[in-house]
Amino acid sequence: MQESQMAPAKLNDDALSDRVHVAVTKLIKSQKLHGGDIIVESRLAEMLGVSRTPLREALQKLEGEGLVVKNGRSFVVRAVGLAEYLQSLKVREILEGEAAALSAGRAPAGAIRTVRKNIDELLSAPVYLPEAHWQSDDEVHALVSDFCGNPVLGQMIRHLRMVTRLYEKLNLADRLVPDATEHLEIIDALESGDGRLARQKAQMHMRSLYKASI
Amino acid sequence: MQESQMAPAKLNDDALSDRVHVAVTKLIKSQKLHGGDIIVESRLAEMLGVSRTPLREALQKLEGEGLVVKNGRSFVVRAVGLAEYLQSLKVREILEGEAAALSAGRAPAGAIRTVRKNIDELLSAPVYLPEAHWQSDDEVHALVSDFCGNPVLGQMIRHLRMVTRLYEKLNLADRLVPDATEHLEIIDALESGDGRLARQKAQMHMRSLYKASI
DNA sequence: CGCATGCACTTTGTATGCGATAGCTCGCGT
DNA sequence: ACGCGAGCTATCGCATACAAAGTGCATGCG
Repeated sequence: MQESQMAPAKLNDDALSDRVHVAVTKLIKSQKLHGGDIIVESRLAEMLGVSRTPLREALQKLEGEGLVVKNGRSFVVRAVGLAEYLQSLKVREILEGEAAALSAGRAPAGAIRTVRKNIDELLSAPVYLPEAHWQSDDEVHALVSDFCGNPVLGQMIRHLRMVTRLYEKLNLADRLVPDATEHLEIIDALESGDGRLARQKAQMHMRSLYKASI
Repeated sequence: MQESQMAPAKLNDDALSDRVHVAVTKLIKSQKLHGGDIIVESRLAEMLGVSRTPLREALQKLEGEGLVVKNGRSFVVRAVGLAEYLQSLKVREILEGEAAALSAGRAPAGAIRTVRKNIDELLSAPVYLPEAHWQSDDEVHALVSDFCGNPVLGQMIRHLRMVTRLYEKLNLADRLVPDATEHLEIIDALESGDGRLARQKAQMHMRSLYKASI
């Protein structure tokens, strides 16, 4: 019966279309495809080893999610400019502030400890690793959005974070120390259970990102 | 050959797939397809007079937009329950409050007058017209979300409103007078340019909806 | 009489083929 | 030399065809 590797879970599960969807998502987030690139279906389909049909379906879904847009009759990778980036940060300031206030005292201690440890490791790493930076960022903000008790709010935040990640001109390396510092303040506040403080720290973090990009 | 009505602009323009997308969107919003319904592709495709391919593409896009979800291997119309409805209202309270504050004094006087006139007509109509109620609602909230100067914020609000509209158990008729009253208060505040007041009125409106559904 | 097994039908997933069209190149005319 | 049009090619939109998978029913056996 041996299903071969069950390990990567849904690697062959069912859904060629879905696999393509996650693959293209990764291509975009990792900027192998970057904003404004026009997507030629046949080329990308062949590159991924599938026919155009599942690729097209994945692209339609991505269009719904806002990762690609249709320009004329071809898909192009969504380009996020400075204006939209800043607007998203402003909304995140509001939403993540609220979510942080709600999450204060609710996020599990174990999760907080793990996240803090990862920040420490990131800071003491000998070389800068963008991947680790992103992951740590994800963890911190997930702490805020996943435990706020309002899944809809969490969903909004995740979507906005996706948009901000699409902004390519951000110089990530410069943000290592500020991010880590501000992240630590946020999770300290979460741990303390002080909602007001958590909101303030989360908002400060967003404003810091804002100022860093003007 | 007769392409019939060209009037509604892009009725035949290009894009069978897109037409199907808007058609299905309407079917869902008008609850001809209601939450939880499982969609059989061949049936719906035939009903719309197209083959399964453009229908599937439309459905994938709708999945990305969150109007349908995949349950197992078939699409089902997204069902919004009370919990999610209330969560959405909570987020809307935050977001529309902010947007109203930003829009105060910025929304064009002409637009405001039109909206107010439509509310008056709605109130004095001899019979209750759900369609007109929805449209007026759209107009008021568009006033808030379209002129807040932050398109990202506006987009979030539109999406949340879509979610709340998917909640089917709401008894719309009972809301006619409260909605109209609160809407008038909101646009009065917008017109006056008092951001603080506008925020307050928008938030009160959301809390009113919230309480009406507990 | 109940349960298991297999068959047929329904429905989805993917590939492929064909017609249409947009964008491009090249040549012609001014 | 520059603009414009005609033809060509690359690419898209859609339909159809086929394969796989799930489901329910019927039939036969214990």
